[in-house]
Amino acid sequence: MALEHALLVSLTEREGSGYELARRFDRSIGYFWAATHQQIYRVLRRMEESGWVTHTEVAQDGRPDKKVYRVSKAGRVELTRWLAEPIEPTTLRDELGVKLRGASLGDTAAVLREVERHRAEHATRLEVYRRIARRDFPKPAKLNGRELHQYLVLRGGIRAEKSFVDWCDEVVQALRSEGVR
Amino acid sequence: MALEHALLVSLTEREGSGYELARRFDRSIGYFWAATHQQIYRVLRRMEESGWVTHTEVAQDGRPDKKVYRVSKAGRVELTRWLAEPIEPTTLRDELGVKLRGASLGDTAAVLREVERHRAEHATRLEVYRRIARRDFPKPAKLNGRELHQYLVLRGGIRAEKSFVDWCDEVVQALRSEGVR
DNA sequence: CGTACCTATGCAACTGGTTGCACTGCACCC
DNA sequence: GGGTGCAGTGCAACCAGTTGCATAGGTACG
Repeated sequence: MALEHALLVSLTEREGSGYELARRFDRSIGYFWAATHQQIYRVLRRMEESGWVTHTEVAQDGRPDKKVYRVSKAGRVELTRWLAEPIEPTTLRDELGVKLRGASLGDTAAVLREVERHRAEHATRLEVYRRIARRDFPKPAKLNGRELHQYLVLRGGIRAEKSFVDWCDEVVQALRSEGVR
Repeated sequence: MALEHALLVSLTEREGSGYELARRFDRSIGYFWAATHQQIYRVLRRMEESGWVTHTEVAQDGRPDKKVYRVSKAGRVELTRWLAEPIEPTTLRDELGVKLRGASLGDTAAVLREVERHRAEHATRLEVYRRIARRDFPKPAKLNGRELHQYLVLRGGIRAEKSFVDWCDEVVQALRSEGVR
């Protein structure tokens, strides 16, 4: 149940509408927990039922009204509770590994192309993350508190993407030298 | 829909019962796609409805009967089809990042302990994977075909765990030097 | 002798997340 | 004038995966 808590974190930092949260998630927390707007709207409603957040309707001109959510006392209590609670370490989950594992049962060359495609995609993400790091945290050694934590989360994203790209390179090289084209 | 195909890969290599597949998944493909026995039983039934596998009931003495599944012609066709098809690159999904991101809103020291706990868990997995690599693939440079692909999948697991452990170390160090205990 | 764990399968209920679609209105580009 | 895209919320249906439980005989340990 991390989405609830990811939203609590995000809303504690700054109140916002479902739509805005969805946009924020594309960056930042989204490196570790992606979510669609549907999911976010639904969860926000559930959170309101639980009393963790409240909303106020805000009229805008030229745009549809929005519901701005804000964390309640109970929400802050819940967030601290969750933060202190242990969670299960995650296991990797990537279809590409399954494909590679079955490569010899089909068109190995097609799997190789797929690995290259994923490599490109992850390399792009890596570049995006690195650019954000340079732009938003030019002096990482001086950070502390919330900013430091944000930076470290970004570092996690960078490390994960880097490691995936390196793995793809290893795979491509190994398949190539086996004669796959 | 990778579980179906993971099972097809596994069953193509060797026929087996749901239970056996669950055991096999604990190693090997499980590094990239974990599954519980419930999930496997259910999916096997669905796959049989689709005509991808057939089963024969096998009586055993001293143990319950088992249903041994085997891939059909249609199953092999489906597997090759899927192998040639592109899939979406995955995004990271780890609650720990969410917690870290929210650390300053609760007990940062507790989050630090949690990171250390996850570090230990992932380090253990890393050791397990490395041991398997040494035992099953002592001469990786000489591999090709299915064995090479198996090895590369394992390498992916190793890289992912290594990168996670390193990240945890970075986080622990950073939090420590900010004074968190 | 009881407890606990292994092999083996399965149902039922639930939770979490995705996909497709609908509606409104403005801004921008060709 | 038409298409695209953004801002904003939402329903309904679906798919995937988890959790708890049940059953049943076997082995191993203290």
